[in-house]
Amino acid sequence: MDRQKIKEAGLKLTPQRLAILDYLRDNLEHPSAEDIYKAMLERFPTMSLATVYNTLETLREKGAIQEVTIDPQKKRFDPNPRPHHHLICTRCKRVLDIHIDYQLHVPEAKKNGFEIVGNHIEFYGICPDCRLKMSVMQS
Amino acid sequence: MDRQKIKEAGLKLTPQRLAILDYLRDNLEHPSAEDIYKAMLERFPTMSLATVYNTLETLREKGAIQEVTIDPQKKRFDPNPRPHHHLICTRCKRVLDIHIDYQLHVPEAKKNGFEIVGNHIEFYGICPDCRLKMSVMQS
DNA sequence: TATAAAATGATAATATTTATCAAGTAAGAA
DNA sequence: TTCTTACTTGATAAATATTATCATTTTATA
Repeated sequence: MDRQKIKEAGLKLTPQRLAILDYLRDNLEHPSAEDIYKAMLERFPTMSLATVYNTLETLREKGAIQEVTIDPQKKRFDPNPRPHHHLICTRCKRVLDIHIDYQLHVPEAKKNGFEIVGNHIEFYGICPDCRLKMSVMQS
Repeated sequence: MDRQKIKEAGLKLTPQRLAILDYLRDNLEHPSAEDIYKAMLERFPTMSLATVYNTLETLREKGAIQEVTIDPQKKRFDPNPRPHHHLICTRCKRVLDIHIDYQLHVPEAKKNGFEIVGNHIEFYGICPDCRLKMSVMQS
């Protein structure tokens, strides 16, 4: 399936691209380039960080993955290119997908002349792990 | 009003803080630290970039302004600390505020154990200026 | 004023991302 | 299968953004 994604995007099939897509597939962590690079090094000791960045940018450009602007420190990547929303732990920065179709109507008067083509909702909260840690610290 | 904001935050009143708050007030551009720094230099040639970062971080920490994670390249700052949404031009990265109170209910089953405390909606679109430029280019 | 705590400014250090380019590789042509 | 070319990789330099350090200066208060 990864092979197809790459071919469909009109890109050459390389082991690096396959490895990155394989790592991203079913990955719910929304990893950063650095995260991906580290994971790659384990099974692919020669891969360059530049290749990770190149690959991610190329895949994003072709619509095969999505870049999520959620972490002020760094870009993070989402293997799911379809529009969806995110649930973010404000403490540990964990990001989970939320698939709900909200109908968000913006009155013409508030559009400021924009032609609106999409939206993205960030829900902020504290994840179960952090809730636990916080309650432990208090006691 | 800026003086009060600073005092309320328990901070010392400095010309630098006043100048930054003054610049941010009524600023709808959601400027970056660099933007603010450049603007400061004009009326305040000795101000350091470090001071801009320090001030912004301090003000954010105290809840006087908001950091918006919208631009993958850099942090941007919003003088309005109250929750609201944003309208982003995907072409020129211009950001406008949208004040609409949406009731976004997340079913318990989709919360993944998170305790949700807030949300932020990004609306994507093309601003009037860019629409114009694009139509000119086509013709 | 004098003093202590806090803030500024200069600059170094770090982190993240992009650019450059020689060498290697994939994919289609012959 | 081999050749050829365009694309890709990997190494590294460069650029950009942010944070840290710390001596000096300034603010707020006594």
